[in-house]
Amino acid sequence: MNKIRVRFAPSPTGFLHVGGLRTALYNYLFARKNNGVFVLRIEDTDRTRYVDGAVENLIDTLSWCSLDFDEGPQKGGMYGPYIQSERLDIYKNTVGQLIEKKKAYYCFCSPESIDTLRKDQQNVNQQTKYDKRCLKLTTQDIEEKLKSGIPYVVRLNIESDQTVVVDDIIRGRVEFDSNLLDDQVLIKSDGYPTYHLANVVDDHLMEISHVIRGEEWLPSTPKHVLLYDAFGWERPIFAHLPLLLNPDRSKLSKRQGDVAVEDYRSKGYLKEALINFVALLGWNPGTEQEIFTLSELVEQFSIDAVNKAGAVFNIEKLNWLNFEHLRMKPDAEILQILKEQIDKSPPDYIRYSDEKLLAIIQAMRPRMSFIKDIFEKSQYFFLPPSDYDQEVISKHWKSETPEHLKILLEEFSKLEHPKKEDYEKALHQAASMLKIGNGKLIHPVRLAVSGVGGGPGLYDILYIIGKEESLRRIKKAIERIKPQ
RNA sequence: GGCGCUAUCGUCUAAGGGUUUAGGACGCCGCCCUCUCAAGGCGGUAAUACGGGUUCGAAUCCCGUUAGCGCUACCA
Repeated sequence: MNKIRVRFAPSPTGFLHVGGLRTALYNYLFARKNNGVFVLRIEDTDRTRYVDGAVENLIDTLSWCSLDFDEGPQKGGMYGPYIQSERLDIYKNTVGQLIEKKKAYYCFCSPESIDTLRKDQQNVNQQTKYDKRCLKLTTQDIEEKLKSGIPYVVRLNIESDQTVVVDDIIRGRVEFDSNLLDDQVLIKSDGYPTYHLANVVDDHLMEISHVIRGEEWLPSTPKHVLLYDAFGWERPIFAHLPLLLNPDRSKLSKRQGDVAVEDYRSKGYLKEALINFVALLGWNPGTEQEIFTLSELVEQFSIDAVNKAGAVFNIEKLNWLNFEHLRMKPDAEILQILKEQIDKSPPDYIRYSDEKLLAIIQAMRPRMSFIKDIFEKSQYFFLPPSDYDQEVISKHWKSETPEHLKILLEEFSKLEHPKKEDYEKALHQAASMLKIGNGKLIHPVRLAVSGVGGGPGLYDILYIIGKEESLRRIKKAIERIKPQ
C-alpha cells in the first residue's frame, strides 16, 4: 500500500478561516492516525488576491493550533517548492504534454468576447460554456498568433458525451455529464496556472494519496478527474467535507460573526477548545465523549465517519468547551497567562503576589470560561468598587447595617495576618455579639468590598484583597451607601 | 436557469431495517446544595421536512416533492 500523504492547500488571501482550520485539522488527524505525511502547500496563483504576510500568518496560526506539518514552506521537504508561484515552470511544462496530446489547446479569444458569448447563452437560458472556437485553429494560425503576441489562455479539451464518475469517501459515487462541463482554463493569460491545473499537477507530483477538502470543490472535481486521466496519472482518493455554516445556514462568512482563527485567539479562546469544537463539526466517534485533546482526536478520528450535511458554527458550545478546557489547565499555566495580562493592565490595578493570584484563580475557576473573565467578572480584586449594585443595596443594606459593620470592623481590626478562616471566625463572633444571623453581615460586607452581589466565597475575597484593603472598603461603603 | 450536494430536538449529533415510548451534548427551564453568583448533582423541554413505495417491520432502502446550500470566472 502506498504511503498516505495529505495536504492542506490554502490560498494566502488573508487570515486562516475556521472552515480552513477544520479542513486542516481533518487532514492532520487523518495523516497522524495513519502514519502519513501532512503537507502544507500555498496556492497563490491569483496574483490579484495576494495579501502580504498572509503566508507567515497562516503558518503562525497553524502552529498556534499545534497542527504541525511535515513538509511545506519554511520547513522544506522532498517535493518542494511548496509555494505554487515558485513552480510556474512545472505547470508550463506539464501543460505542454497536454497540448501535444490534443487534450488541451490554445485559446486566443478575448475576455470580452467570452463574456458576450456567456451573456448570449444566458439570455436564451442555455448552459454557459465556451464554444471550442479556438480548437478549430490550424497549427499555422496558432504559430502566427503566438508570434504576434496575442494574449492567450490554455484550455482543457473536454470530450462530449462522457459520464464522469467521482468516487468520494464521504459522498459515495457521484456522476457528472461531460456535456455540461466547460473547457476549463488551465493557464491564464498572465502565464499563471488556474487552481484546477496547479492543484492537480501538484497533488500528483507531491504524491498526495487523499484529497480532503471542502464541499465547494465537489462540482469541479470532474474537471480534476478528467485532468488526471488526460495526463495518464492515477487519481487520488477524494473526500469532500461538509461546509461550515452561519446560523442562517449559508456558507460561513464574515458579516455574521468572527471567521478568522485569529479573532478567536485574540478573544481568549483556547486552541484546545477551538480544535475540539471544529473537530465535532461534522464528525464524532459515536461514543458519548464530548471533550477531546488533540491526541485523543488523532486516536479516534476516522474519515469514513465524517457527516455529509453542513454544520452550523454555534458559539455557545464553543464557549462551554472553552470552560471545560480551561478547567483542565493546571494553575501554573493559567498563572503565567494571567501575569502577562496583568502586565498590560492599568497602573492603578492592585499587584498581587503569585500566591494571591493563585488564590484568585482557584476562586474563579468554576466562574470563568475565559482567563480574561478574572478581570471582567471580578474586577474588584484589582480595583475598589466605584459604585454599588442598587438591587443588592435595597435587599441587604438596612438602616442598622452601618452599626453592625462598625462592630465587625472592630473584630477584623484585631486580626493579625488573617487567613480566610480567621475572617470567618471574626465574622461569626461579631454576629453572635450582635445576636444576628451571619447573613446580615455577609451580604453587606460582600457588597462593600466588591460592589456586587455575586462572586466567590466572601472569605476568599477578604483574604485575597487583604485586611487593610478590606477595612478601607468597608469604611468607605459605610460612608457612601445610604441605608434603605 | 443548469448541475451537484444535503435533510433527526433551536444548535452539534447517536441509532444505518426490528434491541427506539429515537440516545447524548450545548442552550433553556425547574429542584437540590448554598453567604451570593457560579460550579456540581438530579429532573424537565424539544426532532426523524412532506408524499408515495419496498418490507411482516422504515429515522434507516428506493422514487418523487419541497426546502436549504454549493458550484456555474483567465477566484480559490
